Amino acid sequence: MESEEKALICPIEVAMEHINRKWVIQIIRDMFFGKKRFNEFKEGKPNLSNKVLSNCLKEMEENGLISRETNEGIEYRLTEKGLALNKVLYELAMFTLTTDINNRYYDENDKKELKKVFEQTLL
Amino acid sequence: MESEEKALICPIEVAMEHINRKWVIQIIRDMFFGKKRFNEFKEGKPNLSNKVLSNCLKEMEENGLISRETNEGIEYRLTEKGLALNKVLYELAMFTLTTDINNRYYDENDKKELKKVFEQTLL
DNA sequence: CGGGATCCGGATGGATACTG
DNA sequence: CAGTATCCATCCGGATCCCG
Repeated sequence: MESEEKALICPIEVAMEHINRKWVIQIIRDMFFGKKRFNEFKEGKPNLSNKVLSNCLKEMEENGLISRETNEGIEYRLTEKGLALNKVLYELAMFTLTTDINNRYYDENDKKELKKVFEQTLL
Repeated sequence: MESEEKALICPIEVAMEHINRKWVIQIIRDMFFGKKRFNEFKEGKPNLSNKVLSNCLKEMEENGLISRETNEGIEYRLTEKGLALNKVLYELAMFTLTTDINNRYYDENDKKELKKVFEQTLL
């Protein structure tokens, strides 16, 4: 008797469907660093238009990563599911820091500093 | 005296620029599972056309994630940098498995199995 | 087997202006 | 402040055919 093949969806793909869209990861990171409001997310992202940000936040809410609450205006916060991305973000940062062996992006001091910051913020 | 602000690129963004293109992560995963050849990468991806795969592999090579070698045909393999993505992939999988609390994608048994597989393959 | 060349369509992103 | 409403550009994926 042949064993039945169960065609399982790859969990890596499922995860990527949550974060694959442009800006999503940066917004999540911003939220880990305390940002909550629409206009805060636009800071430092000159190419992020209102429409794109709006759509992005909507999709993130549909995917259960963030919640939208009214509190002296609108506030976004990470859900449990969104918070569970902390380790993904951490490993993304570590990937860059450990593979930048020629100090193309950072000198050794910056790397140390950045590691500390991401450890404290994400772990 | 004011402290000079050094505008560092966020390492999370740098990492995302490597992997946020469609198919990249799935190809990397395939390579961790032993696939090496053009046509192997197409298996199970009916929507992946030759052109897109070709471009994708090219970009991954430019980004230093994979190398292209001739060995009874063409073989692709992960570089040190590509291999360093193992923890990112692992955390992506764990994210899905641990946040699927309603067993929408997997039952408890599948989760156990998948965790074992990814641990053994990626760590 | 490992692609390249072309063509096409839809999704996505971005700029700008406006609104409750 | 937190978006909508348009409009536009383009990128990108995908299909198909072809090639050494």
